[in-house]
Amino acid sequence: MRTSTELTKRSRGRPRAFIPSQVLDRVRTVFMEKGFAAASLDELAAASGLNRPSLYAAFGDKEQLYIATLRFYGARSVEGLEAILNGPGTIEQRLGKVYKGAIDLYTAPPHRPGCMIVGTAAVESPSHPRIAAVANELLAAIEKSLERAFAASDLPRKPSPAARAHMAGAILYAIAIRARLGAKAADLKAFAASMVPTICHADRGRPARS
Amino acid sequence: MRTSTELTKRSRGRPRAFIPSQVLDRVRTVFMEKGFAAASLDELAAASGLNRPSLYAAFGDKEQLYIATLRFYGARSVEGLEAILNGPGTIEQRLGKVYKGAIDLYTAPPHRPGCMIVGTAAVESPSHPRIAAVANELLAAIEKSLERAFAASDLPRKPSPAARAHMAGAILYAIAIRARLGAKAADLKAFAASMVPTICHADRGRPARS
DNA sequence: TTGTTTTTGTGCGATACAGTACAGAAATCC
DNA sequence: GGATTTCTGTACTGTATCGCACAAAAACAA
Repeated sequence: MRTSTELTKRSRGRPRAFIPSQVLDRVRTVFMEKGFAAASLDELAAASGLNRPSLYAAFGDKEQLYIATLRFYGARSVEGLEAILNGPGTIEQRLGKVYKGAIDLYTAPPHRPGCMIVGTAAVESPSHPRIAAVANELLAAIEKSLERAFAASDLPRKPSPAARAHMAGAILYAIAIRARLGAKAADLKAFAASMVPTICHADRGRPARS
Repeated sequence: MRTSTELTKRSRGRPRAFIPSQVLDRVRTVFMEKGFAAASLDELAAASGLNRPSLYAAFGDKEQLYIATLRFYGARSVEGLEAILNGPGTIEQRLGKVYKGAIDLYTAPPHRPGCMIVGTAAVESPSHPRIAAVANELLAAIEKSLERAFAASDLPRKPSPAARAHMAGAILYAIAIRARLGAKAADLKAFAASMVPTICHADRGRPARS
């Protein structure tokens, strides 16, 4: 269960026949399609290529496996988010890129999975407080990233960076829900594009430079 | 399975010992706490007060029972929404009431269930297209109600009523998600209150009368 | 009262599922 | 090379779950 980060020196016994991050990535597709409760360990094992006892030995029970997957997914998402937000362009352009990228992921065939946090973790929240805690951490990290980007921009301080981040996050979550329910990518992109100036207002007219 | 709407004349055999709408209401609490997949028929039967064969006879299998419950929930929600939107007050005040009412429901103890559509139906969407279809119908009905209210208001036509409705809906869904993940009612209300003027902008200053 | 219809509730069967034991395999350490 | 450690994969156990069969009960019809 120790998080074997790539550079473990080769630790005593028989080596693993799998790469943990790859397993989490494959398992993620099952969790995102079916959700936590409906995903069976047989499906998870089949998708990951290894069998149940190896899964248990490596990650623990289903909840722990789900949490590891969620953390992995969340870390990659925050990474991608920050890569865009720290990149070039006005704040409007970067926020637009964030939404475009998210929508492409959320509406990816074949399952249009939406966001793992909003689409599958939220439902377990009342029954699985540990899942809820991780989901909250991740949403907080997402909004922190957004907040930092707004704070570093030259937008007026009137709606605070935190308030803008809340709003931008809310729009992101709503998009994730609608994607999972089957909304067309083009519609979501049009909606997102219409929301970017509102979030960054520069109220009525053309956006200000950032 | 015929939707015995209150005024069935007394139809031949042994009468039912339950009121279908009451059963749906009790079953709803279980579905909203656990979600569709994790709710077992034993729990559903126990909560409803009747036993499994009676549930099957009355509503069909678990998916059909869930869909009946979702429709019932959705109809009541849209009803409540329209009652507020058709009531007195400016459009800002009415929208504020909508959010306040929704947040009270979403954060109700003991489970902080959020919205049944966003919080439990969405996750089943890839695996259960019939559930997804109903969920989409209901979200469309909600946004239609909002759109009508915006169209009937004296807000500028510049962001179209449909665009405002999409935005208002998105905020509502985001609130539902955050409620299910444990956000405090007060925080959600503050967020909602901050969003109302944005949705209705009358942009910067005081709201216009409606 | 006798027959008919519908609901109730106990109980059953078959399956699926989560989690584990155990023997064999593949590597390192000495 | 032998001992040790760790992983793999088959097989297993107990439980939970869904969905239904069937007899008893409660109403109406004649």
